[in-house]
Amino acid sequence: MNNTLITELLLGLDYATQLKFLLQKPVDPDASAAAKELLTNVHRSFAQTLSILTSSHPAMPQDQVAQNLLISGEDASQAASIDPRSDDSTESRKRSFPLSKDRRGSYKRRKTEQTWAIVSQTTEDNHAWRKYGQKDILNSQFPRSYFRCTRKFEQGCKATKQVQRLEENPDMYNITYIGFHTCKDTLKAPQMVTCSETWDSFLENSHEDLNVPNEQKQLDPPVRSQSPIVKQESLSDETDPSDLTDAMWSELKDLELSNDKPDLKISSENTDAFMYLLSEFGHEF
DNA sequence: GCCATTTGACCTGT
DNA sequence: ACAGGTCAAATGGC
Repeated sequence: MNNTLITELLLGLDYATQLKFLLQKPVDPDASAAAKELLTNVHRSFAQTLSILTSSHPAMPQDQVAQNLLISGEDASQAASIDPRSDDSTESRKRSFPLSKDRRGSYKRRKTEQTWAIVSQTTEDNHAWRKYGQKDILNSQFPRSYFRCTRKFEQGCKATKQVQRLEENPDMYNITYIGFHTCKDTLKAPQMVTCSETWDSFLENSHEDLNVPNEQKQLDPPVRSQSPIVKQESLSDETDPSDLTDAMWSELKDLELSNDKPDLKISSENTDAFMYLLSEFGHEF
């Protein structure tokens, strides 16, 4: 990612952060006007970012560009390939207990949950995840890992995510989120960018010092040194899209990207996911 | 001992 | 039938 892009994203993040704090204050006319302006800036910044993405990747098809920030209400499962891998019946370790005893209960595979995918340098976000599975994917050299929210059983949170390294760039992760968090469990990112930190100082350090996910050790052999992840079970200042005032919300729904790439606009039907992304990944860039 | 991860089995959608 | 998603016993780390 080039510096212009990062700068633009950081700018957008800055606006979003200011907006977040503004919305936490009691309503007053001045704050409302400022929020409006900040919202415009956030919109402009993300539009500019996408514009840069599309212009700097002329060979990249639109849908591929969109995959960097893909929001979808449909099933995100990938199409099956024609080339079937030879079935490996080499089961070196067999279960010690009888197979007939191992009848698992039936379960419903979610199909209608809203999904969206991002490509990120880190798998870390401000939520606690628990890995529940890993699969080798056809024609992919990297396995796909499956995570669920740690609060799934405590609070019935349905959020899950799938993480897979990119074939073309193993340092990057393709992360597919399925369903929104309904729990109140967030983690404080170790290197959260705050308003007090200048973008310049962040830019100088960001490329090597981005927080290393605690899941990384589960995916593939680690390539970087681990930094400690401090789990914080409750964080009171989580930005919940539902916290937005109705006026702001309806205004947000009217927003469309102003560039000339209609395929990339974030439609009102995806605003929920868009705002969710803002709240989830604002600290990441 | 508790909790998270690993991993083969099982289940579902196509 | 197959690929991918989920389950849950085994395992390991603290």
